[in-house]
Parts: sequence; structure tokens; C-alpha cells
Amino acid sequence: MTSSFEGSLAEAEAQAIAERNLCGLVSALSRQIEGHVRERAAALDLTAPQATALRELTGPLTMRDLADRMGCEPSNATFVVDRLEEQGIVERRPHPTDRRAKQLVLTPEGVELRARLIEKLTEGSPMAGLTPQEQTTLQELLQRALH
Amino acid sequence: MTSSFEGSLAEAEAQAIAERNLCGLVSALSRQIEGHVRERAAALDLTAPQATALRELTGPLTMRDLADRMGCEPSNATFVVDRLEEQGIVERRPHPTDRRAKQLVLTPEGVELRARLIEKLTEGSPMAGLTPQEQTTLQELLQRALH
DNA sequence: ATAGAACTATTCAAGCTGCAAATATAATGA
DNA sequence: TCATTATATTTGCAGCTTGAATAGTTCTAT
Repeated sequence: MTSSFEGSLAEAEAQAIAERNLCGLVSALSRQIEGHVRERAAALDLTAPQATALRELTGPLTMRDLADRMGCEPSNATFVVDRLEEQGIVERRPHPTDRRAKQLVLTPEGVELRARLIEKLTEGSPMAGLTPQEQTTLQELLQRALH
Repeated sequence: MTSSFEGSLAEAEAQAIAERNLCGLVSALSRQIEGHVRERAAALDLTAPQATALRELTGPLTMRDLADRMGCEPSNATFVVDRLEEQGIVERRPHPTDRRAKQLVLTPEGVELRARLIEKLTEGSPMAGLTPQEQTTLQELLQRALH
């Protein structure tokens, strides 16, 4: 015999398992995406975080802007930009109106490297298995799940 | 005037942006999930990876099994289990049939801590904003996107 | 039986990440 | 104005992660 307490407990447990499956899938897919970036970036002698930063460097950005786009802490952006700057890919300039901030600008080498990176990242996407319709659905669901 | 080189570059850029939206959403959601785990685990003096490992330690596992479940390299599992063992949460025992392998077993403290962890992780899930129907759809899409 | 291939776990080096503290600058309000 | 508060960046620290190298063990095909 099953009490209503046990019934709802089993229900909650099943719900928890479903939840974990879903979170686990998101994490697994995220790892797969990062693996894809890592692989493509390695061909250009970049690490995955460096490639992510370079990808986001469309126009002049502050460190904070870059951190926001990368989804990481500003201190982390400092670390990654240090490496990119050592490689002559990006330059830290004083911000024209805010003396606290830096303005990140790609060097000519950086512009050229970024073009090659975008090309590499575009070919053979991790989402290739989904139709455009499915991609749209997935995008909507993910956006709703995000806060 | 626009050269064909610049034209295809802009095309690749547009394609990359669409891709990034989807991949970026997956990554952002994954970070949100990890943040949720980190927050709940901190209340039990555990880091997020330690909590993930403890969550997966249902029955006796080998290091390899745990690494697979955590979605990380075995060397990483070694690192995390070292910490859990130092805290008296898990024990490494010789595997009964394979002398290469270790058998991970929770201590009584580990069993108790794991129960509290599961409880904390279950309440207030990151996926709360989605209906069960939507969760099912999302799960199917994620599984299709994985490999 | 045994040599070679494959597997398990570990160590190490290098790099990534978040958090807290410190510094410098900007914005706000009495 | 001037004190307070908020923001931008950096530094130090502790912990995480991967990939290569290593040692011991098991498997497999002779």
C-alpha cells in the first residue's frame, strides 16, 4: 500500500531525476560546444577562452564589457587579455572619456586572426544536427529557462 | 564599394552571430546551473565540483565511472576525490575483482551529507520557469544536439 | 604461455576561474 | 565643496581542468 506521502515523495524524486537529466544535458552540451571551440582555436594557437575573447572583440570594448560578453568575472578577463596582449593580438588603450577604464582595440594582426577564427568556428557547428525550426524552438526555451 | 572578400566575410559573420546566440545561450544556462550548484553546495562547505561528485556517488563506483558521470577527465576525478577523502566523505577501497581500479564508497558522514546535498539541490531548480511539457521538448532537442 | 595492446589510476605542468581586497577614478548628494 | 558611494581594473589566492607522462594491471591474439 502506498500512502499519499510516499506517493508525492516518489513524484518529487522523479521530478528531481528529470531535473538532473535536463541540467546534465545542458552541461554536457556546453562542454561539447567548448570542446568544439577548443579544437578549432588550437589550429590558430589559441586556447578556448582566448578564442572566446577574440570572438567578442568586435569593436572597442572596456574590460567590463568583454567580461560581460564572455560571461566571466572581470579579473578573469584581465588574465585572458594579458595573454592576448602578449601575443600582439589586442591592445589596451586609455579610455577617451573615463580614466578608470581601458579601451580594448585589436591590432592589425588581431583583426586578421579574428577573421580566420570566425571562419573556423563557423564551419561544422555543434548545432548542425538541428533544423532551423528546431534551433528556433531551442533558442526560445533556453531564453525562458535563463532567469 | 564592397569587394567579394568583404561580402563573404560579412556573411560568415552573420552566420556566426546566429550560431553564437544558440551556443551562447547554452553556455550561459550552463553557467547559471553551475552557479546554482555552487551556491547550494557552499552551505555545506562543498565546492561545486565536490558537490557534483558527491551527487553522482550513488553506489560503489570506480574513478573512471565517476569521471564519466561528472563529464571530466579521470585526473580531475582524482583531484576532487582527494578533497572528499580528506574531509572523510568518501573512501577509496581496492576493487574486489580488478586490481587496477579503486572502489569509491561513501562513509557514514558522506551518506548523511549527500542526503542533505540532494535536498538542497532539489529545491528551487534553475529550470523552474519551464512547464513539464516544455522541459520534455527541451530535453529532446538537447539530446538531438548532443552528437 | 606470452608479447603487445588496452585499461585504471595517479602525478605534474600549465592554464582557467571566481572571490575578496586594493587602487584609482567617477558620480552623487548634503 | 567635500564626503560618500559606486564603478573599472588589477592582484593574490585557492581551487578547477586538461593533457602528457608514468606505473601497474588486464585483455587478446597468437
